[in-house]
Amino acid sequence: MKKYNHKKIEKKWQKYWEDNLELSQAQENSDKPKFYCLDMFPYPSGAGLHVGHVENYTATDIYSRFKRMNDFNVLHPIGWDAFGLPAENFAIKQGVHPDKSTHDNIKNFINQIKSIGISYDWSREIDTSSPEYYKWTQWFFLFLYKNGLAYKKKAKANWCESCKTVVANEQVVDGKCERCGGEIIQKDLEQWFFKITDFIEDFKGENGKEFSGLINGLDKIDWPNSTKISQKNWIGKSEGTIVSFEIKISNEKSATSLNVFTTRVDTIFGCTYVVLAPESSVTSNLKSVISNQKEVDEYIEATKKKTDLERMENKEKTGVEVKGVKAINPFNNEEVPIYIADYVIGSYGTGAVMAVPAHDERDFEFANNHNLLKKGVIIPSPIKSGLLIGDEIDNVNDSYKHFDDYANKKKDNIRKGIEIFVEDGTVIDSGEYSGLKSEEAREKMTAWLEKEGKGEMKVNYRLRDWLVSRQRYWGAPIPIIYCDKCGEVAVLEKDLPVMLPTDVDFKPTGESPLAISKSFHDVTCPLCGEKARRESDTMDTFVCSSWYYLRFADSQNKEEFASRENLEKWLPVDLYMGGAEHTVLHLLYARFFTKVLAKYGYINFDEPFLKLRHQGMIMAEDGRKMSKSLGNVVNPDDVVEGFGADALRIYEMFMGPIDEMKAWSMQNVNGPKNFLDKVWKIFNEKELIDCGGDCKDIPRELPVMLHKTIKKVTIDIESFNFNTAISQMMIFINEFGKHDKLPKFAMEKFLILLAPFAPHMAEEIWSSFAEATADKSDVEKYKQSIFLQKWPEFDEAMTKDEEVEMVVQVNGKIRDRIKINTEISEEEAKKIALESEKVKVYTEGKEIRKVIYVKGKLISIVVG
RNA sequence: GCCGCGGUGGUGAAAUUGGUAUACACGCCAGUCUUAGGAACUGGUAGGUUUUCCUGUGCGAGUUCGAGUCUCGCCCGCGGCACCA
Repeated sequence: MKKYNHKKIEKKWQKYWEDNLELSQAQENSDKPKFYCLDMFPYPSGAGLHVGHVENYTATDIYSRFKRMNDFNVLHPIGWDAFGLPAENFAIKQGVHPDKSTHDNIKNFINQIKSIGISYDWSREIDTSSPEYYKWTQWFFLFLYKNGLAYKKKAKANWCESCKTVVANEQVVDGKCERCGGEIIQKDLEQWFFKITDFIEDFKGENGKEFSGLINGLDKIDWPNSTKISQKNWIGKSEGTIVSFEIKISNEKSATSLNVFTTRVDTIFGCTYVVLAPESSVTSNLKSVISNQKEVDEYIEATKKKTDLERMENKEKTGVEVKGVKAINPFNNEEVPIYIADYVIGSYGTGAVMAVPAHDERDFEFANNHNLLKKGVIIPSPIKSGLLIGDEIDNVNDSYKHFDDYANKKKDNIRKGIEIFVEDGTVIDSGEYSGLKSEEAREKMTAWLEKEGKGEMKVNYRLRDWLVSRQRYWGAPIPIIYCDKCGEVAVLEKDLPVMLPTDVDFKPTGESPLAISKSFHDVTCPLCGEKARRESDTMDTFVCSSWYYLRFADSQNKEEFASRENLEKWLPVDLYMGGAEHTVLHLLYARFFTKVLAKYGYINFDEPFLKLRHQGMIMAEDGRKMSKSLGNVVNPDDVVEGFGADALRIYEMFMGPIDEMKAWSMQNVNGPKNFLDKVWKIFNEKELIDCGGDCKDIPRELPVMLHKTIKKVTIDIESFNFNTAISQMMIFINEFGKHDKLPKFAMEKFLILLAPFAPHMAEEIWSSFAEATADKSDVEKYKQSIFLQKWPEFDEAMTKDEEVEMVVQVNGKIRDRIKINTEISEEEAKKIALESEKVKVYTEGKEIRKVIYVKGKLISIVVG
């Protein structure tokens, strides 16, 4: 027998597939239903393909091949997320232009992907760093801009005073510039934003159609629950109340007031002070009346120097009182002091909060540091985790009475602010609201505020607009021109793409590298023709990846990002797979882009990815993350070399559930390798007999095994349980390997099942049938690729064994196992069980109370 | 801290509505073949008892004829978010 030479055979079929592209291409004209199966396109890093890529691409490759064999017109494309910081950093370090290093890396990725037999439609390959692609990224920018969804606004950035430039967060060390050691401050700078916050809630399209927003859309798509929850948390919707506190200046009520946002208005009678964020404009409006202006200013200045990161890291809650003014609680007219503290975030809510130290951990901490009053107004509701409070105790079991003292003490501690209580409960010491449950109190208090004109219900979101401008070279230039006369002007569509200049020094000076290129920077205004300058920032790479799945529908189109016809034909994506690290950013941005297009009538769906799955991370053999510095990285090339591509594919699928984290084991690769060797051996050594339709000579277990296997493999691929599909194929081979003569039809069907997992070996064996077959009419069939075969169907009746083992339990313990015919009646089964000698030992002389029968599985006898 | 996911042999892991726990594979042990190494093949492989049972799915309760699976309370590990009022 010739040994399976994986190197030679895999090369052979990879060449065959390249010569026969129609096997993997989506068909332009077809009556078959479409299926769009997409992988998150990779960033072509210098490190090459990672085993995690292999896991992702193999899973969807199996699925795509399976779908094609089930008569779907499958679109399974690939491309390159080529812009990005790493290429630029590599360029700076090695002096190689990012364009060159990126394209070298892409070549390497292509070779590696082809070496594991992934059936991509290469005719639709895209590269986000090519002008043909980023022309449309720029078009999207203009599209958003024209619809008021892209805008420029001042935003905080790290500014180095001596370099006169912005630096990235990573370039700030201990509040100083990494390069010059100069002081870094937070400075408001003009930045570009996309208005993603417009699409949080459901919206109407221009044509009047209703679409789901970023929150509700999640309910109608098949995504991992954890991913949906992450997105919801990121959006961070919270419903609360805005309360207006009047400001009292040196004992006079003033016309000014300040608004706070709270989700716990039920605690407002416990408010003992109010806190403003340092960014708040309230203090600047009160300048003339603040008696400690200098102290306040110093605190604000000190805050400005801190980065957001430092502000959060600071564990001590600092702040200063704004003296000379007081805030008046609208509910009880109490005057409370006003503080300014950096634990309050300026950009969220109103940038001011009412502090209730008895019921909020942060306020509690701050109050302790500054010796402020604490006043508890919420106590645990009567029964909570066995803790009983107040009058109710008398109505409950006497044995609980000893809790009384404890409960009263707790209640007292909360009231005095000695103990903090942050949950909902019952309101006390709050005038007419006392005795209400937190939730009722919130409703009634908010209603009162609205009636008095002193507040309102308000929904706030954590999600901010998306800051898309980057002061970097290796990205798509933002297509905007600044003219002294006309101001901000959009580049005309006919002038797209705004080419990324190749002649600039891409090394970072802190400023946008593009600003240095005169040929790029100096232009004439498209409106008035006067001298003007280009925007020199580039776009965040996430912008490129927010729409690439649309481009695949029509990747060569020169007139549009994709034709409506092709979008309609292929979108939305039916199955999307990629790493869980993209649960928030990429997936949220892509959904945003889809919703914008839906709103303006370009597409008629509002969710881009109907079904999403993540592959679990593959760890190194030592259980740690694979990393260059630890030297524990497994290179897929080495595995292909040593074991073969098919063995690598099956190993990665056999490791465990696709979405779980798993550790690599070089030793365990032997399993799939042995399995494939066994398959090869059986097809080469055993006699395959053509037994026509009835196959009378063949023991029934063989066709039963075949049908069981077809069923299991089919269902398991459909549900992404590749590991158990493979173990079923192993069981099949173990069983068939015991016989010398094997029915050819069964082995052929098995080979078709195996083909998506081990495409090279399957093609090789399939093609070998062409010579071996006795029936000359079959020769043509075997000369074709196995992937043109139809996926086998199973006969449910043939998946059932004739005899099964029935378990007999007595009082829940197994006492006998009896072989029975599957089809016998319940009466017969019970009779057989009760007559068993082993069972009689336990039932003799006892009353049989109950006999439970589970068809084909077990009898449970209950005796007294 | 909050949210999510998980905990089953020496290892990776299986297990429809609750219904035979440990399928499949790795590793290990023994045997066959071989000059030998390796490969291949056959058998064994949860623990305790020894030929018949008992105990076993992180820990402790509960529901049930029956719990890895359901309920409650803990412990541990991993991932994400983290001063969002």
